[in-house]
Amino acid sequence: MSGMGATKCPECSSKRLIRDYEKGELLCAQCGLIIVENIHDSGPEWRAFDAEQKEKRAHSGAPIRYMRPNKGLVTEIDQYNRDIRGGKISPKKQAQLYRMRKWHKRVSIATSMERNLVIALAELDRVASSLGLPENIKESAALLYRRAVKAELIRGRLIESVVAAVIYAICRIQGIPRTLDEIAKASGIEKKEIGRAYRFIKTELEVSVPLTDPSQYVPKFASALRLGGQVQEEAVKLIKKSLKKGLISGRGPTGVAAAALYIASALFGEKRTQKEVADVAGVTEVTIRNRYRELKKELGLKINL
DNA sequence: AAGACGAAAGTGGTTGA
DNA sequence: TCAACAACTTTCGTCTT
Repeated sequence: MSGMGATKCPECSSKRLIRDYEKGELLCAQCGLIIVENIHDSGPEWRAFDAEQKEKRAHSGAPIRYMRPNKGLVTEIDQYNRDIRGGKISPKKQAQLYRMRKWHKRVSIATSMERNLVIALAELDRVASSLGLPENIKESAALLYRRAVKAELIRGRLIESVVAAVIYAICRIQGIPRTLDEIAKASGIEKKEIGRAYRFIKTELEVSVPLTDPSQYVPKFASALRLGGQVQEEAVKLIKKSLKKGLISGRGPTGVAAAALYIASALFGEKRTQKEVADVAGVTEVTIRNRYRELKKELGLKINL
């Protein structure tokens, strides 16, 4: 992924690239992808500028000159009803100008939405594939993303973080959970950022996401540890039981799944160490021990490791 | 020597005034 | 906006196998 000196679009491979010196951008004439050129530091980072994105967090240091708010409209048809020399314009002309402005605005909003979608859907596809997610997940995620765009929730946010957030939400809804860590790794966006976008979308679009059942992680972890079906079943049973006892709430689902697997593996003589389990589950041994202790006490397990 | 255990202090996010 | 809080991590000393 290179920004500088690109000769073709990384997305659609078109060689028709347009340079916009004023903004310091290089963009693809084919799909509208913007390959950021010449922007301060931090290597492989794409970013879409469109007319909407006025306020952007200062990434580092001094304010950036590249983004001039609303360039197209303001510079071409300004708000003062004067001609070039500063003379007044007739009311008739004024009305015409007003309509022009109105349409200009509508059109540029429409196109910026399209561009946004093109970029976002490509990104969605990339991330979803690298996470090995099925087609229907992509579809649902794309749908949710469209809703987010329509509701104008993308403002001031990286497209990529919204895409990641949408994927995260859909995975949970569909019961194919991916941890924030996994998605962060696949998308190259920080966990924190994704979480923020996720929460925002969730409340703004009133999407209800069920809390993750730890047993959904069991098959994944188990296969990473090469544990058999018996062990998995036992682990799921343990989780079900502790769910009933209400001692899962507030606990991280991965930690619970890990502890259940740890116990189950020992039960069936296929013992894995705490460290092994901890590594595949993405938690620490301490967490496993804590969950393990809770399960053991509350379920009255008498088995020693 | 490796694994398990648990105490204590630190971290980042949520919540409620 | 700030402080309290819970879950989890890091680190470390000790015990067990």
